[in-house]
Amino acid sequence: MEYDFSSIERKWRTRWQQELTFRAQNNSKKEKFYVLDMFPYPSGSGLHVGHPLGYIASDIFSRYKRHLGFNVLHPMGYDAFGLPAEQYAIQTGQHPAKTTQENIDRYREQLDLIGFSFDWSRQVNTSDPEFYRWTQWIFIKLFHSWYNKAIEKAEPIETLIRHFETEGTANLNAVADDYQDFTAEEWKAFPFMQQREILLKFRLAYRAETVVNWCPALGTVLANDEVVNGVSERGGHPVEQRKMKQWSLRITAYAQRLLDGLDTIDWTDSLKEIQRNWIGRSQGAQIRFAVKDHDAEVEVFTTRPDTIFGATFMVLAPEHELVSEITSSDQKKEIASYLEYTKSRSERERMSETKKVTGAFTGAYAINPITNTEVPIWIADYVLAGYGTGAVMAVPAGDQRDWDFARHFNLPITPVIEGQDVSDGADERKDGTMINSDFLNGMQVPQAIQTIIDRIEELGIGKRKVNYKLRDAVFSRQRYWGEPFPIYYRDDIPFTMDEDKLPIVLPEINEFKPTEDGDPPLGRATRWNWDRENGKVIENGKGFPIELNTMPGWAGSSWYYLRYMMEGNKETRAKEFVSAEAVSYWKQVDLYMGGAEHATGHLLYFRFWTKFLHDMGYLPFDEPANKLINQGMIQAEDGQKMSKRYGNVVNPDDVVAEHGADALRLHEMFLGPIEMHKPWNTKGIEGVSKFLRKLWRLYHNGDDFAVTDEKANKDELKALHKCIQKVTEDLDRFAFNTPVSAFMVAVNELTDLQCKKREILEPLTILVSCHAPHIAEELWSRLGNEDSISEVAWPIFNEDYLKDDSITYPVSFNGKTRFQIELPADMGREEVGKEVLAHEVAQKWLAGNAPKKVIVVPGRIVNVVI
RNA sequence: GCCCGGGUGGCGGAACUGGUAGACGCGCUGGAUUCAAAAUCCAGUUCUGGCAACAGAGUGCGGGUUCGAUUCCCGCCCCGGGUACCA
Repeated sequence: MEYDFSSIERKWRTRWQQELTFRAQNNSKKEKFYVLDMFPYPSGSGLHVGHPLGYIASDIFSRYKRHLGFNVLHPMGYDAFGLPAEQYAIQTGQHPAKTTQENIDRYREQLDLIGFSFDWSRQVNTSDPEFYRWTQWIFIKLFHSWYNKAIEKAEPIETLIRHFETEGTANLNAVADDYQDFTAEEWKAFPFMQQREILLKFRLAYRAETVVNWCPALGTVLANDEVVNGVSERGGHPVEQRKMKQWSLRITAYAQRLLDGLDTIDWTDSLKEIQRNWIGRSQGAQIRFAVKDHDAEVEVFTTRPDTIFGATFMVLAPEHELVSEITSSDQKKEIASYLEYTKSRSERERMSETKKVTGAFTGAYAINPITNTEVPIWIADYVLAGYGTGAVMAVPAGDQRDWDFARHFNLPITPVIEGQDVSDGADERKDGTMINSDFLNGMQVPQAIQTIIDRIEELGIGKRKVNYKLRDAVFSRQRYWGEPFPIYYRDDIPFTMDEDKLPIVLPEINEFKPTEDGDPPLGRATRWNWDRENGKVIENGKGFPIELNTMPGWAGSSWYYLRYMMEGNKETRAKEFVSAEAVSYWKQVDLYMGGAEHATGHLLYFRFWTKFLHDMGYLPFDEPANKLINQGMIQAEDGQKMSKRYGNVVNPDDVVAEHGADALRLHEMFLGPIEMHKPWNTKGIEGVSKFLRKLWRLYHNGDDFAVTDEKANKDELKALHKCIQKVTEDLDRFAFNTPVSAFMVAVNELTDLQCKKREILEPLTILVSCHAPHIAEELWSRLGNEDSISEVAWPIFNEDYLKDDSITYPVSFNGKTRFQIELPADMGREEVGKEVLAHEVAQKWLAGNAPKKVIVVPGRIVNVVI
């Protein structure tokens, strides 16, 4: 009988499903191992061959770990809320829930065909009320928390209220919006609503007027990571900066911990680097400059306070609050027209025209607090309102942008470091000896920085300061297909709904567009079922108004990995988002597989929520995933991105139908290293198909299964153990491509040896079973085993089988002649440096020409030099 | 611009911490089997010269360290990714 992959695969697919072969147990004595894939967004186009790449690798690893005796959690689910389903709904009127469910069913069919060992009993769906009630619950926790910088930890808001009640804002070290100081007495005297308003400045989930990315085409705001090059990531629509009242999460509170945590986890350097850059820590000083003839101060942030003697002018962002206050009457007109100009420039224009030097003089002067000299204050849009203090001390000698500005407006340029050449550009050197800098003269830059900061702090005109590029994450979307906020308003002050009223179920509406009044789609809902238990209904508009925004796509994915840990029936699962027992058993994800495109989005929020839940005492760890592998993209054969739009999509179903799932799995792994981008090619799949047929034939003679119980000989054992060693070592270092080569070598050698011995073929089957599980299960059962191969112990490697009696080593003599010297087999790595032995051996062969120096290097070669 | 990766046959790619470069697969060439084809099997396949044995060169380019470098160091070129007035 020939190898009939389609019936074999169908048989085992069904068997695994019926017997729940891959169900993980929470109460297990075994050591745990958690392998997670980034769950897919179920799009209408289904899976193409690129999607399963990571799933195949993680599945291989899960199966490998099961063989090693681990209790493996390997779940899958759907990131089901999101824009495309809603855009589709707007066009067709089809409810997103309906299309989403259809897509999920299609995904499941496709995934099942590839033979993954997922524990489907734990499936999550972020758009399922049973799931998002907990997303809402976590939001409530964020709302009722603040960040205590003194202990670097989030705390319940009650501790902040207690602080206010006892000492007001004195001795408070919190991450918060700007606030006015007050005493305990004042706090107690504030009306209730005012207290609530103040607390909002501290909450980790807060609503505030902020500059946000507004996308008119999508009709919603977007987070920074959802905007790429000034256009929306989804759809590529233009985005503008707008001041709007929006929900945000105070991720900036965690900036330092998100940075530090990177050193504790095993992610790729490039991904860590992306996150580091995104967080963008910079260390320097904040310095206040008095404004001449005004009761005002301009505060600047600089990483180079040592260059303060070269600060020949100041620049404020056009949006800076002092601009109108300090502008002199004769400059009013010029400033007004410049403000007009900057407003007219779109974000895109501003970003693409960074070379263009523009600005205007306010007519005001600042007093340099160190030199007491007067410097003019300008405004320009190269200074950003959102970073630092929105103002800079311009040092044209050491900063190219300042230099360009100085040249353009004819402002003085003073070098402050010896040898600084400013004739045709700034000299941005970070070391050297200070000049033109009074008491700093003669110092080296690092020393000057310390000295000047000390002086600034002494004088009380500023302080050491660390800034981050990271911004708080805008959390509301003017959209329908997302989690509703568990929020209602009293006098425009947000209040959370009771936890036991969750979930706040997404109400039915019949059109998915914004309302005529410009409210988000949820404004169309006339009835909100927000009290499930008692079936109470409050009407929108009556009672208290409810938040009409929904949460962004990344809300559910920020914690979904915890939900997989929950076991049990509906009632158990309805009790808590994840049980303490489950979390203390499964802990972090041990291997997380997914695309690097989530570096500044999901992977940051995912870490942020984990740290928050850790602070709240729900999790015994504060990083979600220990090891992360970014699988590369599979492109079309021309190297283009595989997409429905380009019509170059290869459907895995077709590949499975033609070559089988095992061949698809082997081929995807064999294309190259998992992290690399690589084009799909159909040619190579013949190679792995051929391998599978050879493997099958190894166990058969014609139609008959023909495995014997004969004792294996040396050569056969060697072929097997070479394979065990290679595959085990490779899998241990997360290499999924090279084991395929090892299988091929082994099968070729065993075919040459005509080996049909159980002693060899049983372990070989286990080795192959991670990559090609269907054929392995079939051969395993033909070998007379009743249970699934999936948890059979991994073969043990024995080095003895690889040893030869003697090995022949080449020797290069005098760099010219080559000699073959036969060395004893036990002369391996441990012989390093033992020149005498090698000398003797060499001498024996080089009779008479005794070498001066012989060096034996691990395992292999003897070089002889005369 | 800055920060990370990476450059190996006709192609995808091996080579663990410096130790016989090109494993394995694809493709190609020749052969066996076949009436023929498919499938299968065998041999060859880095380049140059040679019928061959063999010799020389060879891991983007130029230097260096080393008995020995794809691997380590310095300079340059090219490709991919991230980021972009972040003071």
